[in-house]
Amino acid sequence: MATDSRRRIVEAAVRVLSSQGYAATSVKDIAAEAGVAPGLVHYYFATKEDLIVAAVEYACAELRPRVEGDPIEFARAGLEQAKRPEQPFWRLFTEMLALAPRNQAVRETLLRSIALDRGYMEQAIRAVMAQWEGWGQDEAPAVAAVAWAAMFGIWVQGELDPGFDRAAAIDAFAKLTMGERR
Amino acid sequence: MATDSRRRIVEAAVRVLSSQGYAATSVKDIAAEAGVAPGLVHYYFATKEDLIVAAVEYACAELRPRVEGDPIEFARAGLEQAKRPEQPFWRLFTEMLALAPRNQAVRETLLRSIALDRGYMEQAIRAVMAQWEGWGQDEAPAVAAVAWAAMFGIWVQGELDPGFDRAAAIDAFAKLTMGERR
Amino acid sequence: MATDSRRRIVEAAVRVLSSQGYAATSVKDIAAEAGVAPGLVHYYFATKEDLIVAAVEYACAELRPRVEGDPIEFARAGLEQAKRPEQPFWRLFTEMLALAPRNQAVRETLLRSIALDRGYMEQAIRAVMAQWEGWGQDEAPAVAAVAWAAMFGIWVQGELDPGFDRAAAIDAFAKLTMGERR
Amino acid sequence: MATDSRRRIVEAAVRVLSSQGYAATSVKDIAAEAGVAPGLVHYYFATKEDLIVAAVEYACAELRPRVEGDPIEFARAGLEQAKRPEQPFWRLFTEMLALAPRNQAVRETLLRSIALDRGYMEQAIRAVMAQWEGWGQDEAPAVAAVAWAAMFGIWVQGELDPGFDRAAAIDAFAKLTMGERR
DNA sequence: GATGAATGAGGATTCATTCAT
DNA sequence: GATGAATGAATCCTCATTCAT
Repeated sequence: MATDSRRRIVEAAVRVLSSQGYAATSVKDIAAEAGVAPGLVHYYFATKEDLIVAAVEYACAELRPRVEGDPIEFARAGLEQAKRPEQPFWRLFTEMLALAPRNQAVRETLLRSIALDRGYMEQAIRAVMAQWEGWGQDEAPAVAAVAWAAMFGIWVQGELDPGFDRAAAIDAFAKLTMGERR
Repeated sequence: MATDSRRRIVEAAVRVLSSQGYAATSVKDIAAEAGVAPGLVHYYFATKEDLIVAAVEYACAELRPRVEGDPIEFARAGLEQAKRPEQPFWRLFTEMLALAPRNQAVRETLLRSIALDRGYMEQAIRAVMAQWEGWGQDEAPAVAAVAWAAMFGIWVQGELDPGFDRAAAIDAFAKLTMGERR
Repeated sequence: MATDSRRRIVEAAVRVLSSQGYAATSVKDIAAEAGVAPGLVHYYFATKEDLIVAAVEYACAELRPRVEGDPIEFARAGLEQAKRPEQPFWRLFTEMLALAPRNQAVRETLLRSIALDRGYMEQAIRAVMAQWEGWGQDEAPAVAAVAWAAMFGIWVQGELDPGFDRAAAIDAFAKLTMGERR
Repeated sequence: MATDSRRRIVEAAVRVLSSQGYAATSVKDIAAEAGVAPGLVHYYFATKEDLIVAAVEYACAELRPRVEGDPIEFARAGLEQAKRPEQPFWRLFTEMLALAPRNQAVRETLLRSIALDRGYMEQAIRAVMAQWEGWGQDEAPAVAAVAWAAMFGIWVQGELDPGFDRAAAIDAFAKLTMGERR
């Protein structure tokens, strides 16, 4: 299958990058994981960097938690999901974060993914915010940025420290933002 | 001369790693930046990994913003500082984050640094919390974790997106946590 | 082409190791002698040690003087051959002898080669021994070991000393063992 | 002590070379074994090769089994001694054998040592030979060369094969040469 | 005499990339 | 499309040697 091999390579890249990290991943590793010859990787991708970019794009399109429906309901579901340890998307995101400063395509892809997430969050925040005193809708984007920041930062702490209590941190964040306020 | 070279190598490593990233940094690069022969790096550090660990430890000891005095005052100062774009410590922290899953020493060093920061934050939070209804002091660690998460997550967004408004996000976070509440 | 390169590398290794010795032989030297790029050596052999082992095995299989036919006739032919100075197999054998204590594969390969040689010699010795008084067939292995020892030891002396008279030593050994005895 | 250090270095070189082999021995290793700084080695010996030569000379002068007295008695004692597994001199001799083709000083030192040994053996052989029919005293040097060859070759086989029966081989050799003959 | 920091050439090995099949 | 042999530059690391102290 023509494009089948291409996809297998990209998916293999996501898996290998997630588990070994960029610095320790060779094109040969990815080819082996995909079950193809090393040469075929360069048939589809001119350089290793191109492959990495494709992998990040794939991950942002396929692995990122997707949601629909009522914003607040979505927000609550997202918070619950964030308490779970297995987050393949965040795994790769962290690996790619170190690449972003020197690779525009990676940077922009990550950025688009963040923007999308913040957009979802913003909707939920606007709904909650309506009941807050002293807050205007124009502050919603900034609060969404804080929300995204908290989610990522909590994930990082949990990743570094097996003893970290993600659930407590997320609950505290939820209480800070969604709790009553006057 | 003796230990002077060693320190110059470590400091050079911090600089080069911060700007080029781990994957693109060679021992030779670091030696050149330090102004010593490549062989000398391995005189002081058995492996590249050992040097990286030393660099992370150095950065966590020397580069991390240090603070003292009144917790709340410190907190306000920290928030202001976080608005500025140049954060050498966060730079290296992000690079090392991708190494942490596969390097225990790096992971533990980063973790210690986070724990220290959260400790400072917790003091400020306890002070503020006293005036909050419906919150107990036992929730302070979780809120401190959220605060650290927000600071790091905001920095990341600013790093990826030159147009990101760090100040707005930080102000929003401050308002969320330090604003009045009843 | 495929396996052809592999063999050329092994043969080149035998040549270079024989003439330069292990300590002075680099992988690059072997690649140059084989007429291939340095990287290709590691395509076929994971480590330099693996290549050396392959070279020793090749030498033991291809370079060692092979013989067939009447044992006594073979023995006489072998003795004559040992008088000649050019002995590519012994050359490599001596080089590898220094490696054997620290490399099991080398050690076992050399050992197998010695065992084979002693086996041939033993046949000749059994035939001669039949006419000896006071000797039993069960002593044949020990005498074969002595014969192998003498052949190697004589070669070594000739190798160290250009003035050494190998022929005289070999004739003396032949007289000791194959001369009449009563 | 001035020359004390020098000797400690040479003795350390003999030990390290014997156990690690030439290729795996660095000047630093030897300095460490001798308990001196690496720089001091080059105060006494211009190059590593010079040190190796000194080590071989020392070993040939100090480690080689020395003997005196009645030739035949000496020969018997030598044969008995050769049955024992621990032969520090042969150990180093084998290591140096691989160096000899490319190092004249090593070659000549080894050669002198062999010549000395053969000289001892020759005396014993002449004594025994007097009772042999069909042998002339002028054949004594060749027989001594065979004797040396057998001793070394037997040692080599025992070194390569833990299961090798050195005693049986040496007894067989003794019977071949010192047994009755008419 | 003695130290050990410093040098830099050279070693084994890895790996992105190319290309004939 | 697909293979995998082949390339060669670059990497980490070792080590004999030098030299200021």
